[in-house]
Amino acid sequence: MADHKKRDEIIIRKLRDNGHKITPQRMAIVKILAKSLGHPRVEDIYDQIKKDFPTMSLATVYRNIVLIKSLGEILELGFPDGSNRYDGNKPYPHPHVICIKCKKIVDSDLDSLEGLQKEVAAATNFKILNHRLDFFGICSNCMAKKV
Amino acid sequence: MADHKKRDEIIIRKLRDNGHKITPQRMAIVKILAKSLGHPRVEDIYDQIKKDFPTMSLATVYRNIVLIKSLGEILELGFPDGSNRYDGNKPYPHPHVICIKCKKIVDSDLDSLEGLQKEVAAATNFKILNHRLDFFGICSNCMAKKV
DNA sequence: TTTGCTGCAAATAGTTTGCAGAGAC
DNA sequence: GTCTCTGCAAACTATTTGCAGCAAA
Repeated sequence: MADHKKRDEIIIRKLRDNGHKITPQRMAIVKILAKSLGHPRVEDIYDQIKKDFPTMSLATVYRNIVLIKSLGEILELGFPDGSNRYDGNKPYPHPHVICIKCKKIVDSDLDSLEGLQKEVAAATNFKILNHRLDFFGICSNCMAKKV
Repeated sequence: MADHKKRDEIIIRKLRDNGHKITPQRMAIVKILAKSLGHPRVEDIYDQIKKDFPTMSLATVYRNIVLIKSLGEILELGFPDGSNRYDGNKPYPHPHVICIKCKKIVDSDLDSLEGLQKEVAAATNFKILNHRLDFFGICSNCMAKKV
């Protein structure tokens, strides 16, 4: 499917609908997030855009991420070491598989947590709204290298 | 079971075995982490110990957490907003249920992720070592308040 | 023309580090 | 007595904010 080819349009529309202006910088950020299969860091986004906009500011990246996040169009993955990675391609909760060597982050297709979620809700009396599931391991690439 | 009553002893022993000295400050930190059912923040630990050790330093809390974490005896739960919570009672991965209102964190008993883990490993060719699963929602207490 | 957006630089907050003295063993 | 640990303060890093000029609509 070509879903992620339209992700940028969806996000842009949502921005417009909420009264936000579409600047070239903002557009560039959205485009990178929309096809963010690699789950980029803020710095990655910044570096990539700086090629086209040498005056680009990190603050602008941060501000736009906050904005788009508030519209629910990106998923933020924060880690204990303080690093953040972003997924604007699938902004809803889904499992990630993370290589602890090369830091690659891959999406996992199993979206069958609903059963678990109900179980947890029943056991704890919580109204569950959301979840996050990460698997940590070593990717086949890094296994082969075996430094 | 009274497992968590012995958690502090287990951690202390592990520290000793690895050649670390047991100072009163370190002991106090371990004791709090060992029965950390509330999943305290660094500040919580600091504040609590400061009552008995007025000269206690935040840096000491941080240094000891790093140390004990390196021995695998506490689980660190980092969140996108940069906050960290610690679980020294069950230092192995297990699901948490988190109230987004009062920030309470409750352990969940379902430890049946093994199946999922195998599934993910097969699909991605990763060697899965670890995982993290959080459910976010509203606890019954906060539901009742309904501000 | 009117807002909101950007870039810069300074501010902020959480965590880490250097160092000298204190204390566990 | 040795060597690690602690407390303090300074350093550090990632992120946020104030402000003046710029630009989208």
